[in-house]
Amino acid sequence: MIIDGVLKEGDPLPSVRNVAVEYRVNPLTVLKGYQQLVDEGLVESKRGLGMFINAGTRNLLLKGERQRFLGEEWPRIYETIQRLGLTPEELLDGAPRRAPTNSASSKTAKSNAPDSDSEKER
Amino acid sequence: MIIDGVLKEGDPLPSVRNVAVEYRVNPLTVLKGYQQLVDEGLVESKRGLGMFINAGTRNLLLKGERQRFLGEEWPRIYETIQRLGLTPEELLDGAPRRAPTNSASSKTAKSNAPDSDSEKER
DNA sequence: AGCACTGTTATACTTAACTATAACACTATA
DNA sequence: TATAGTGTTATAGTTAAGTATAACAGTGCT
Repeated sequence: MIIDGVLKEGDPLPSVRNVAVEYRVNPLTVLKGYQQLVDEGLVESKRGLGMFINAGTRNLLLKGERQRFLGEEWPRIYETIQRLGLTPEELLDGAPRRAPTNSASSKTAKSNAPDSDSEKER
Repeated sequence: MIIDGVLKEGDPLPSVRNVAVEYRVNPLTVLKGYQQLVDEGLVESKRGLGMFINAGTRNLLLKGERQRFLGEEWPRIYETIQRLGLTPEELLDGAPRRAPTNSASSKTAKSNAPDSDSEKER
């Protein structure tokens, strides 16, 4: 949600108890997850108020996740694709479409540019 | 290994105890995994002899894994790729190379066509 | 002051997966 | 027949993750 810009920096994360209810999960479990974000310095916890997304978090997440994905996940995925002999066509078929044919997709927009700063440094 | 043709149909799987030692894992754990293959009808167990790969197993595996991958894994992976804004170039960079430039790759061959029957039905 | 939200801590319990050990059952082969 | 390989079963222990309950601690608003 942070990467997608649904949650912006400075915003509070959905409360521990709310998430617990929504996903039918123990509040402790949610807390533990949130604490990891605190430990990574991505989020700040304010007792009585909520947990707030730090400035710069989106870019850190983006960079970190990109690195993790390309370094750890993708190699195995690529290997699997080869092993199964899957073609680009097959892969692009079963993929969720963003826009039908499109040329300039902007209509559900407005503040549809959750970039503010950076986006090109990596 | 079955899909890759390292193990051919009719061959025995590496013995439960051997695998357990090689991967530093409890024999029971290996057995349980092997039993799943038996339950799926891919492998036959012969007490005192070993567990043998049934005929047709490679194709069943190929079909099954293709379906599972395209139906369950790939959609999430594709979504992640979009979310992270990864480009085809970035993806193809971190990927293991099969052959340098190649045009017709056959040299480490001989019985390098573990196809026998089918390969095109899906 | 009281209430309704936040995060946090403590204690004990449940569960699934895996481990450790040992024995049993079967087959081929020297 | 002995031996060294196979798969299989039984029993008990370990571990990590999640659960259940309850209470504690802080903030803002009426």
